[in-house]
Amino acid sequence: MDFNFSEFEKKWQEHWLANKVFSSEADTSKPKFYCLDMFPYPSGAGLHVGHPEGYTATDIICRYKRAKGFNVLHPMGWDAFGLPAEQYAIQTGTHPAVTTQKNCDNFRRQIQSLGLSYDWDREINTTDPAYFKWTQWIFIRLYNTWFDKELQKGRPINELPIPENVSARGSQAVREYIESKRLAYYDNAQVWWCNTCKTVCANEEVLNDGSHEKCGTKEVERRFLKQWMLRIPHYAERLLNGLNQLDWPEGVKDMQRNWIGKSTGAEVDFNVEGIDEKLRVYTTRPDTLFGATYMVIAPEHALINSIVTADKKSEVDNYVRAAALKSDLDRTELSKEKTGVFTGRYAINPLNGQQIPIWIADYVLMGYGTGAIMAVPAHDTRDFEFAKTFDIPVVCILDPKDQADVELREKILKGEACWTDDGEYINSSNPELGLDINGKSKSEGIATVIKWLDERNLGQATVNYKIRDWLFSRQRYWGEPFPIIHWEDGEISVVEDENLPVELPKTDKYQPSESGESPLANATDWLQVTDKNGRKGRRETNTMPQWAGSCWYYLRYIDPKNDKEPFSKAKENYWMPVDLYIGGAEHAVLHLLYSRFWHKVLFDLGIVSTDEPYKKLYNQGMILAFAYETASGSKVPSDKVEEKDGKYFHIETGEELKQIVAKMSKSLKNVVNPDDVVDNYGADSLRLYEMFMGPLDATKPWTDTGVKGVFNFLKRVFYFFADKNNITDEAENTETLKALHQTIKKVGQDIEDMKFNTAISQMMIFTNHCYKVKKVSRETAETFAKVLAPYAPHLAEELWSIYGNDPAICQQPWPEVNESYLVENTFEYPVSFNGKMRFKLELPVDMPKEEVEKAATEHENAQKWLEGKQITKIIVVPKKIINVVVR
RNA sequence: GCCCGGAUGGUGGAAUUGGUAGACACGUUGGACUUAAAAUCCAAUGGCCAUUAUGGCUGUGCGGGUUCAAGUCCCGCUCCGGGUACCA
Repeated sequence: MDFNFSEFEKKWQEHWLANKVFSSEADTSKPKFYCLDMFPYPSGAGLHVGHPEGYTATDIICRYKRAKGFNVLHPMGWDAFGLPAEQYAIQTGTHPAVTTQKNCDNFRRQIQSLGLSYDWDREINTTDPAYFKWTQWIFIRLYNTWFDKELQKGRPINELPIPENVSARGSQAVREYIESKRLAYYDNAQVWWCNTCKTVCANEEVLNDGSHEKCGTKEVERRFLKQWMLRIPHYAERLLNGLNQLDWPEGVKDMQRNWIGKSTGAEVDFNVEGIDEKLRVYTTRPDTLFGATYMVIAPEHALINSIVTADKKSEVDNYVRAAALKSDLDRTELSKEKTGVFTGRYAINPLNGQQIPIWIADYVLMGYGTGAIMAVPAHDTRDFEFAKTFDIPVVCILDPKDQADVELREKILKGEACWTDDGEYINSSNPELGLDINGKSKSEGIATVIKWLDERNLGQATVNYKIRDWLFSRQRYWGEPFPIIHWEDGEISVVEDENLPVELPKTDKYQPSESGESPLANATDWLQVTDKNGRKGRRETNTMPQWAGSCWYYLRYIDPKNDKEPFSKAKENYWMPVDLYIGGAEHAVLHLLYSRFWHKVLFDLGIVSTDEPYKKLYNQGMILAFAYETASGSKVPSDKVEEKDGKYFHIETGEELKQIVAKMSKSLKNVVNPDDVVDNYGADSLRLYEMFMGPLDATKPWTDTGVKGVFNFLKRVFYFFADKNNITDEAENTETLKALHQTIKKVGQDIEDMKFNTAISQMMIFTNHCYKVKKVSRETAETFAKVLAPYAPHLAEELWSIYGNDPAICQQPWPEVNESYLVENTFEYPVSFNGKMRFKLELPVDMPKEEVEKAATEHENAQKWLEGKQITKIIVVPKKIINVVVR
């Protein structure tokens, strides 16, 4: 009897696939469970061991939920648009669709070799015209929607009220007004352009060090280009509020909140001396207005020319020109050294009538708030740094009192240090104007000043968000074409629904043009269109970013073959929302935020039935690998390392190396290929090891010996339970029944809590128990196989059939826990003296407290600890501990 | 800088949320089987000290505190990981 895992794993995989064991249909008579994995980008490199981590976790949950009677939707597909296939096309001329198909086939083969219980009839591919037809369809819905601020709701564009002053200016004005309200719009945008990729990239793809995330080069610069943008900030408040109801990791919610970046404050108007313009600033701290000693406007501010005095003009011009040449990046990279220039003009502080100088500095950004600030160096660290650099007075108006130590407080009061926390106001009163916040706290102060400003029309409470319009176009070939036509008269129209999809043109030139137009501009036949009146038009040549397809794929899984609509309303109503969504934390912000945004628009339009798409979210941790480095910190590839007595040495130099944990990489030669693991140890071993390594959300290093450990466990299970000599028809003994039911309970509970590692350990404990008792009943063996099935489904099926049952164990119900086997009559109390455990004492659980005390203190082992001491107190916690306090 | 998360044996990690620290596994050591090795099975295994066994001390990044009792709670740090960064 051999543990021939390759043979039976293949056998059962074929059985599941051929019998469509895991296909599911909407069935309102059963409770549903929609369990989703973040679908992969099918890269040429194939599956990484990181992929099966989340997939195994969801698979275990799905198999468990099916056994618990749920109708489970568990699909898989491919996020297959993307740069690598296009780059490969540029180099080799192979059409990206060919490369993509090959990679998808390989991914599917690899995923199927792991025995994951996907419903393969629902497989989707974002590059399939039958799929992206509906991506385009949704884009058209976005284009034809405006956001009603009052109702906080997206509405069809034909319901947009046109203000009279707009309609009075004619049809062109009306058109512009409508364009300005659509959720999708086409406009000149200053965008990042990557000279290597020949494409624009989103802000978030440009890393802090100035390199492009996708290609790694630093060839990014600013350019103005006509681009598609989505007005995601209109949904900022909805996206923010929606988070509260979600069962997501707090960390992810925080990241989204930070990204949306809501701040409340006030806009305040300042009079400017000598000109008839007001300067409007945004501040979150209107309470510190008494401490404003200067103002700063961004170098791009519209009022610069009227504010700058003649004698300062050339100096200011130079500064503004220099700032324009700097990228945002340079402006932030030199963050510590603040630069700026005085405009020569003064504004008037509305609270005390004092003159305050207006400066221009690039630490103020035009894109946020009003592009102008009042600077309060005493209570804002950035303003403080600037004031110190340029010798501007610092006036403290908030006394930290005892929140700062004496020395620091002294400095703050003298304007030699900055204080941003709460305190008590000083120097903050103007009786003539009826404003006095002295002695108040920060929150009171803010409220009082806003009210005061509002009453005098000097300012009003305002909310600002960091989140910006979403740059939604790329100059690439391998993406969804926009269903858009630009007509020669300047009109933009969308392609009619019945003419979707707009497919990609055939071409053999994948190289983007220098001008920045995508390769689609080369496809002349495809490009030019004429309407029925002979008007000439040109198709949009940009394509959508990779985010597009992943924004709504979870909806298409519900009804993947529907060619009349993106999905049936009834099916959507049954399956949504996604009950559990597992994927990497790298998508914590963008994918999840974008996708929530689309979903909310679809919800507002009545296309989906839920406000949020993903009820519960969980991030699996990253799988790393051990790597080695020299004392100086240079990395050494794993094949150049040898181990001796737990220490590591360089094979060639003999130098002792330090073992570190790092990302798997080709250069470190520590990449683990799932195919190799499946070949050597089987799919069940791979699955089990990925789950046994540690908590699902932890970052953890891969070790080959660890795989051997779980492989060994599976072998022990097989050799014990497949051996008929160990299986009896006699009644089970109570100890085994107790161990078994503990295992059913623990494993079930741990799956619900997603604590897979401890569930496996419980199954190991049970197996060790079986080896000790030598024989178990057939019923015990079959029950254990059912418990094992979600984790090691192939082995469980094999055992199930060895016992003569018909397939399949994965369609058997989850065993019931019989609590009566678990009842404990006695408990082995740890007896402590002054908190230190000294001996153990088995006592009935229902023994009265007094008797327990007596039993403990009169026990012979206790005498040693009581000798010459006095008992002051005895703590008895039933079924926990006995603690005797002595003096 | 700010916001999260983390630190437990030689290693990966457990610990019912304040109640026996180190489950389970890897590794190591010893034993059984074998001509031998591998595989398998059994046993031991935090550190230190002691011993005739029973035993004692110590121990969850560091320093304080609360408590009968702290890996767990509170205060103050150190280091590591992730996110974000002149957002007024």
